[in-house]
Amino acid sequence: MSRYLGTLPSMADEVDAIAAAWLAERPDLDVEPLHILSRIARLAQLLDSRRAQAFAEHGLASHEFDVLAALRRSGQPYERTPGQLIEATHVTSGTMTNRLDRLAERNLVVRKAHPEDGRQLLIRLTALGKRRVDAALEELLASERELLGGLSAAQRRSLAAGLRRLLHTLADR
Amino acid sequence: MSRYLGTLPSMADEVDAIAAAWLAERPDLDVEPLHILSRIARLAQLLDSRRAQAFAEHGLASHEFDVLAALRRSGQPYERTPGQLIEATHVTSGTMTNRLDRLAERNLVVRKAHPEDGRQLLIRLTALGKRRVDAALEELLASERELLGGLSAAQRRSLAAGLRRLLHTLADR
DNA sequence: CCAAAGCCTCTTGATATCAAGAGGATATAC
DNA sequence: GTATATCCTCTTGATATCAAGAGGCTTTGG
Repeated sequence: MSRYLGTLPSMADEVDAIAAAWLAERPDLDVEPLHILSRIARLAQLLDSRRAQAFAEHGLASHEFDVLAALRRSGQPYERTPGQLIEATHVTSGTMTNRLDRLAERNLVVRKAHPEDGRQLLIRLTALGKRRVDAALEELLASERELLGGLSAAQRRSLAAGLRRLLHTLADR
Repeated sequence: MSRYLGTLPSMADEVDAIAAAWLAERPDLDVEPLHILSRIARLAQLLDSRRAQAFAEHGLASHEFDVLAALRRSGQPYERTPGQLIEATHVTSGTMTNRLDRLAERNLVVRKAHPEDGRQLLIRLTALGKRRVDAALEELLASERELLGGLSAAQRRSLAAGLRRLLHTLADR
């Protein structure tokens, strides 16, 4: 495990402990992948709860933010079909129907008929929804920027580049 | 966004598209954190389904693997209390009770009385559970090693180091 | 004009999860 | 010794999610 800690002293974390335990029990296996991929999984868990906290201050759950954000960043007139939202958020149709029901109840989105295709709907972000999602995004970015403060600009760029390459590999199946 | 793509041509991914869309709609905000943290979130989603697939070949769900793996890497005699498993897997007591019920039904673990503290139980990995978790781990590592093949050894080390630093910051609240 | 195919929304049934708290056992303090 | 606090397991009720499929609408092609 020591080669993963770098040449300068660097704190061991939870994943180092797990990798060390596996090494003791299964010295025949190379657990190097865990150093990257288990760390990503664990980081995502912690990030999720941090995001939930930031969004909660603006009355949104993370999964609600995801839908509102997809509408918001699509630009004027802030309308998308459920199918487009499904694609943007990677959930199933049943999940999206449920999310849209709740958001519509709270007047954060409205459903309207699609002018060109009667099979589709258009989901429009309301003015209230726009205010909420804008405020939530600002809160999120402030919280996350603080979290990244421990890394230099070069480290952040290098990290983003490595993750992009990984995402590219993984998203291409 | 171009500064995040590096000096050499590098494929843009889903997160680049999201960041570019936010930049167009909210040019007043600095969305740099998304390049690292949203990428981690998205990678974790994709990794989850990849892990689920690897484990499914050995009859395990990811959340079941987590419990069995904690027992397995604790070493002989492969026993932990439910509280220790809760700490290792970061779930609530209700979730752990439920998981242990299912694992015990399938003879992957057994519950026994704690010899020193009547309030506690000991959860022991069965021989069947050990075989399953060992095979699942090997499958996981093979799948993940393949995924990391696109990165050089230096890139992998740098990525692990950046993630470690981030995890350390985040885990310390 | 009708039939078939395709696309979209919504329902159903099952599962995992959490928050909150009940209940029982042990340890601690006086 | 007794009362209190603490720890641990399990239950309860609510929510989000998915897989599978039903049902409706439009388009396409004879």
